[in-house]
Amino acid sequence: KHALNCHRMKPALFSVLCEIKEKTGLSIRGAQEEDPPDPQLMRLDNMLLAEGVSGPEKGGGSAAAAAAAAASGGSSDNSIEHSDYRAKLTQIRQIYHTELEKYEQACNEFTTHVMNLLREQSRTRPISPKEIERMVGIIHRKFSSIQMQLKQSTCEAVMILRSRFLDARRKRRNFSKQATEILNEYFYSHLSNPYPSEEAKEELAKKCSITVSQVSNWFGNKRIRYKKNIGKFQEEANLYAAKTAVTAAHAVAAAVQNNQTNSPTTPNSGSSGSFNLPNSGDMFMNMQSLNGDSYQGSQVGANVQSQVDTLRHVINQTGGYSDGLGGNSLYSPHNLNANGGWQDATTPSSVTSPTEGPGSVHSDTSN
DNA sequence: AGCCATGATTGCCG
DNA sequence: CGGCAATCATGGCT
Repeated sequence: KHALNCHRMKPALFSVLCEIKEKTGLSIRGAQEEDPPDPQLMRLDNMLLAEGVSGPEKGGGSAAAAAAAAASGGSSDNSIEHSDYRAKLTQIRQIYHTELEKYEQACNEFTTHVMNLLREQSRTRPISPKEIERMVGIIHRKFSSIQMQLKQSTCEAVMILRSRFLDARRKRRNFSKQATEILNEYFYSHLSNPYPSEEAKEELAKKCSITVSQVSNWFGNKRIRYKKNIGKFQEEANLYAAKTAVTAAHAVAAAVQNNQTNSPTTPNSGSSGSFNLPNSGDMFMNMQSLNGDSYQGSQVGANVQSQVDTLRHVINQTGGYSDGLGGNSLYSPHNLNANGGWQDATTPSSVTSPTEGPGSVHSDTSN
């Protein structure tokens, strides 16, 4: 009877949902419950607010959002994905707002319509104000439940959007060869203590053009996987040790030349440049102690220790065998006790060699 | 298609 | 909160 098409199903939003559904394969038209209690509505409201759907409109439209994203970032595909996400989000938000407005308007219209109707009828039959109030209450409840459906659908849409665009697992890209090179270089040259500080992480992130948390992830994965299967990484370890050995050797040469005066002016080119060689004198001290088969636990360690690691590799490689690739088990994972982690190099615990024993070449460089 | 490498997430712990 | 261990999900190779 009423000329209001309030039951028409928000076509635009529905199309968006369908599009997302097609792409994700997720079912979105799940729950259509009625009369959910108030707390649920509050939850939805909070969610929409948190997602920026029902908050103050920041961007004019999808085009504006995309333009803003392009202008702000401009670098890497990440921002492109992000802008895509934001465009979709603003699209959802616009639909949500227009629909919400439409519902409110419809609700008001319908209410006045009913009121007029009742008033007209009140001329022919007596109508108590209580009855009118009751009718208005019913109407408002009905419309609020519809609003709630809208909010719910929007919530689902946003959630699906998030899971699609922001779940990075779905869009995993391997790091560039260069980036893994840098990371591996750091890892294997700090093998005794592969826990980069926050600054080091930032530095690495900058060099690799990835985020700090990605660096953290990488080191977390690398540590656990290295520890899990050391044999698999030996070749890689030797490789990167040899690579960084050049810089280490240069450093040693510099240290030898001016063994007292500092300012080594690290002659390495580019990568691995910033975090090493605080002072060359301590390195020699540690080398001596290394030959004496006992580490000294001072905190001079971490950085200098890495150089020692590198030198060990070099020594093993140059002195041990001729064939570069064929040999294995030349590298003994020092500072890595059998069941635990890296243990901070302070404890002079005996070196364990888990992979088929005898690899532990306690190389002495007393030449 | 199957397999492994790899980046990211989750849950737990100190 | 950061690290570890397990796990997920994709990339890339065969």
